[in-house]
Amino acid sequence: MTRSPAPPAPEKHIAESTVRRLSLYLRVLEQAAARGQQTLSSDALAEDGGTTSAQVRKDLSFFGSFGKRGRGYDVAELVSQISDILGLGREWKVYIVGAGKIGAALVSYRGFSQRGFRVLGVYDNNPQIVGRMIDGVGVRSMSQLEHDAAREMPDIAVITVPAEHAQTVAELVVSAGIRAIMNFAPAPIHVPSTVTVKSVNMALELEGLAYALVHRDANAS
Amino acid sequence: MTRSPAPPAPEKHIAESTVRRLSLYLRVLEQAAARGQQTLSSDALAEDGGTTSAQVRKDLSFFGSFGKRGRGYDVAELVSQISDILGLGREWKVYIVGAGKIGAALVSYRGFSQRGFRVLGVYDNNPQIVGRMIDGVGVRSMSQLEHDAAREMPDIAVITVPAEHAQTVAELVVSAGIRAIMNFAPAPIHVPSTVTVKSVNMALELEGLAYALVHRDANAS
DNA sequence: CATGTCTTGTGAAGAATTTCACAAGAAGAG
DNA sequence: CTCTTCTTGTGAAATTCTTCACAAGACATG
Repeated sequence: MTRSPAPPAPEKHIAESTVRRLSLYLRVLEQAAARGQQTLSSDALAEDGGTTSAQVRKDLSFFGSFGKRGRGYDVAELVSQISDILGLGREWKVYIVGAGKIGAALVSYRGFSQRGFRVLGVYDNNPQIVGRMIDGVGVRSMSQLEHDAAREMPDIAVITVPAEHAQTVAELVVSAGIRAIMNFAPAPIHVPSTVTVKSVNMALELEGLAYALVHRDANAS
Repeated sequence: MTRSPAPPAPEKHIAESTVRRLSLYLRVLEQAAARGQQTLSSDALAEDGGTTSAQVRKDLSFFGSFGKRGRGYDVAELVSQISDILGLGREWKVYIVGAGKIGAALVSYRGFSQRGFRVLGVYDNNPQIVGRMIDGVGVRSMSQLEHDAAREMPDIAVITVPAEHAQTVAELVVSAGIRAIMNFAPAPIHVPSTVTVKSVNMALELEGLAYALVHRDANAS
């Protein structure tokens, strides 16, 4: 296979929902590849991704035209294209801030390493646990974070501290030069607009389920 | 305070994004209440919720009219109204399926119990850990799930098993009569449309960050 | 009681996203 | 080479979601 010229950059703004779906398609494609499938149609991709074939084609069309009419998409090639689009061709350095139960669980989360996200360090304020190892990764003192970051240049910080410390920690992380934050604390954080934040709020998701249960208006998924 | 007649039921379909924001407003309101604030304007609510005042008013207007012109919203009353809307007036019984690191971390997650989500049991296949206690909750054998569910009538299952078992577990949980699933496994699950599923896919969120870093087009949050 | 300030609730406008529907390309069969 | 079958890529239409903008209500003050 010739190395593709990799044109994954539209200057148009792409909806977050589209990016999410691309991640999903990537998973479906990898599963298909594991089953030995050579090629996949937008219909098949939609089926497993929980959307429609038109949506699949539209999503991909923002970035180029990757299929063959009458045949569908070449699985291996589309995997490579979507990986490029999502920026998964390289290793991303991650700090996890907060060595509580969730922070510790995330250190070992296979999904991260599988995708090239490497956890360099876990930070915590509690002197009792600083210095310990969690699944091969050392727990470092929060006071070291800025200093370490200057050397290691991490790309992403995962914040897993209690809600009341989330904002302080976010500011620390931003002033350490980190430009992307994944926030697990159940509190919104405010950062300069040059920093990208994604929040994962588990209580909020559960509340969404409670709402659906109370107002059961047949939603599928 | 007179017990409100609780009219939190529009027959119109409400967007998921609206429900999410209601959860957020609830948090902001609780913080305001903790600070002793009596009343809050849609502007103040929007500020902390990361949205606009028009959006706040529109969101609330789907369910009724809770504010006072010129004054804003009564904090205590709006907390109670939104809680009703979201179905948080009662206790929700939760099973966690999969006693790995993430499952175990979720058992102790304060955000759940704070909102009336009570974890009745944690299920796992591994006989080595069945019978142990995790933060006061017993680990039970997966083979017991259907039987236990018939008695305990849980409302929600949180699936925290590896991706390759997610579908099987989802089917088990559905046939046990559970109608709402929160899926932490990094794999889509297919269930009948009478069952509501929310997926939290951490790798996918990280990929969204990677995309933002690669295509840095100043997004705030 | 009249006046001024503030903030809601909401139609209407605007923007964004999804779905439709079909022309056009690709491959195999005859 | 022609015909049939299949499936993409994409403008246009439809739908959904957000923002605008303003009339109307509520309170305080004099």
